[in-house]
Amino acid sequence: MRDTEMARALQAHGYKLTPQRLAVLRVIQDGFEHLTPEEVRERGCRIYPKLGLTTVYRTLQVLRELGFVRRVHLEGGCHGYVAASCGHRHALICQGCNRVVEFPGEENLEPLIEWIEARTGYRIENHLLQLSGLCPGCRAGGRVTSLSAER
Amino acid sequence: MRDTEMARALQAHGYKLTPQRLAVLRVIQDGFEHLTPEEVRERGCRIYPKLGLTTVYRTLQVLRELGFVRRVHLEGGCHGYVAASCGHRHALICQGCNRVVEFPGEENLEPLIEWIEARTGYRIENHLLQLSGLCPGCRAGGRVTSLSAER
DNA sequence: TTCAGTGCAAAGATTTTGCAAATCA
DNA sequence: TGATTTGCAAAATCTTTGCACTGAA
Repeated sequence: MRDTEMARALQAHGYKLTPQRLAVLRVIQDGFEHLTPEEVRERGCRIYPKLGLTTVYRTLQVLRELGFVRRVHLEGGCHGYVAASCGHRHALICQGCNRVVEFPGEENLEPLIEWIEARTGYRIENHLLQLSGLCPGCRAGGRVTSLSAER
Repeated sequence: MRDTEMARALQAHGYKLTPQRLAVLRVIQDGFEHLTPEEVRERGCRIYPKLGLTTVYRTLQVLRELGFVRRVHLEGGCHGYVAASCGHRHALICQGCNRVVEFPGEENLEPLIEWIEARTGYRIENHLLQLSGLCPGCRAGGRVTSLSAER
């Protein structure tokens, strides 16, 4: 989804289009890797220099509610944010460059969930699945293309 | 695994057996649900009243390294700790009573991981899988047996 | 014009660290 | 005895909130 589409959707949901929001939108759209709120602010400041961290948090919250942004759990206890593609659910994270791709989850997880429901008697309503490893580029070159190291 | 076994294992790894550690061990062993460090401290204080939160964090860290304790991601950003059974990997959490049971993951996840590796070119090295829903007891009675609400 | 949005500063929440005193082995 | 362990206080993170000012519509 292009950022203009996301901007239009923001407006459609009654949110105002501010340069701050457009900056965050642009950063999320351009970045292929997960970013902390602080990293979003740093990049966003290249577009709108006075962008504040509070606004970044609030904008990411809105984008997450609208389904445009996914949040991933990072080891350090903080969260990484990355653009979310529609219809897909789970994140596959490269440990080398932090690149995130998504894969459809329900179809793959359904048998496992049914198997577990049958054996435990639990009714499963939510799941958190996150895979990590090395993307093709990082497997080949061992290079780290991210501007920031894993936190 | 009984807590005396865990205590013996602690000693075998060169850790001293202090009343604080035994209290944490006991709390983790007795609790069927995930507990925050603060909750572990509260319960541990019934056994050893002067137990400090710092010690709880440090003990949980040790127990986690030894594989006796699993950490689960809670919504609020904090972590819950629960006894880990050997050979099992993933947590199934009841949203009603916080009860955690584990299920073996590799066998179930292997096909999914291979499928994704083949289609993405990623080499998958780690995964985080956490399921949540309602346990049989909470499905039936809608009752909450935990002493603490979800955070 | 008006109300949502912003940013600063401060507070909150969680977790870690420094260090002197206590204590297990 | 001697190295670990503990607990307090303080610091370090990460995130949210209060509030007066700003600016999009």
